[in-house]
Amino acid sequence: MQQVIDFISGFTKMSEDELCFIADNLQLTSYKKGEILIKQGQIPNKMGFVIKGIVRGYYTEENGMEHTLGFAFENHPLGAFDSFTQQTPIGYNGIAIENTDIIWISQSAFYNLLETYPNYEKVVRSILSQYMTLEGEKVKLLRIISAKERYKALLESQPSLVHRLPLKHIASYLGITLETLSRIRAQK
Amino acid sequence: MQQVIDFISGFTKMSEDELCFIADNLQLTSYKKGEILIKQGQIPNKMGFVIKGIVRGYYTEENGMEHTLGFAFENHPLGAFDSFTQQTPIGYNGIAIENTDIIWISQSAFYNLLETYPNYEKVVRSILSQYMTLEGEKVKLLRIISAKERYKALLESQPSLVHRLPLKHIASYLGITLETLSRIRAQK
DNA sequence: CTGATTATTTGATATTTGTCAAATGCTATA
DNA sequence: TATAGCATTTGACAAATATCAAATAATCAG
Repeated sequence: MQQVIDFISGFTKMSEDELCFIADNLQLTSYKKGEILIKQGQIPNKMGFVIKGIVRGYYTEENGMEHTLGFAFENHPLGAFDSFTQQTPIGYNGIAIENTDIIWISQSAFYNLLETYPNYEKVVRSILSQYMTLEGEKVKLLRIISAKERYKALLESQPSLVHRLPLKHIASYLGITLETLSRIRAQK
Repeated sequence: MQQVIDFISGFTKMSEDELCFIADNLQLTSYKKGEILIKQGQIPNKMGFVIKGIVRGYYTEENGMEHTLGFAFENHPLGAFDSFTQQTPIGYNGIAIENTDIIWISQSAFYNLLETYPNYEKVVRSILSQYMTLEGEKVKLLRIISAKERYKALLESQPSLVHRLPLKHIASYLGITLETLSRIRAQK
């Protein structure tokens, strides 16, 4: 729980009241490696925060081809904010690729929080804003044409990701085959 | 101006007061085809809404390779919300690819609006939420491996985009050369 | 510790897409 | 309407990457 408090404290000073609210309204769930957190098409009723482990987001094309859209690591928020707020089906699956602990906030608690402590509007805006920056960087990374440069850019910008994940997930994230990725790594 | 009002009205019922605020605090700027609206590295001090025309977002790799990140069409919001709120340099250029009219809201007016009419917090959240959905679809589109399928998906999801833009911009957006795109179109 | 499973590497070849070059078509304007 | 400047198409070839197959290497459960 401390990790959530630290995370939020990065955006706003938290009062006693707010700490109590957090303690009362968030709940921890543990997932085993390989467990599915949410399936494409479901409507999310909570937003999360990764305490421990890694969650991988991916979807499957009609032809069966699987694409990794991203990862959520420790101390990062988790969830499809758009589907959550619009109550629309989520466009990808979430799976724990290690044993993973998540702290969740339910929809009602989320809106409750915003009503009770209006300055959390700013917190939410800040989190979304940071999320958009990361998404923008991701898109720019994926635009790099050559697989080798793309890998090098990822290695530079997110070494932890490269070091912690099996090749197949990195390759899927980069949009290349794992054989190609293996050859790229062998090169230099 | 009516277009902005219609747009906002899609999210919240607008009072007389709010209409006045809008009228007083937004300003229209016209750009000629080819004119730069913002350059990579600048810090944006306003958010916009496209009244007429199209704006293209693009950036240039060190090696000179240019990548189109997206387009803003009529009746769509425009601007890097993350850079705007965090006051960080924007990661791409914005250029008018037709004669274009934009309605801008300044930073001060934006925060003023949120303070004066707190229910605009929800409007902003909704706009961001929709934006995230579109970004998500964009990323999924770009993950499609084969250029042909990628083009077909774009044609299906955004025919207007395909029909209104020159090949070079569509190709750049899809991450392929215009020759390849030309051949794909010739195929079927 | 050992076998089973999974991850990674390597090889041969096929496909896709890019690159360079040139021809053709289209459009706005003087 | 003629022309300059773009936009698009087409061709020949090169380069990057995928695919299929198999060999090693690493890891994990019992």
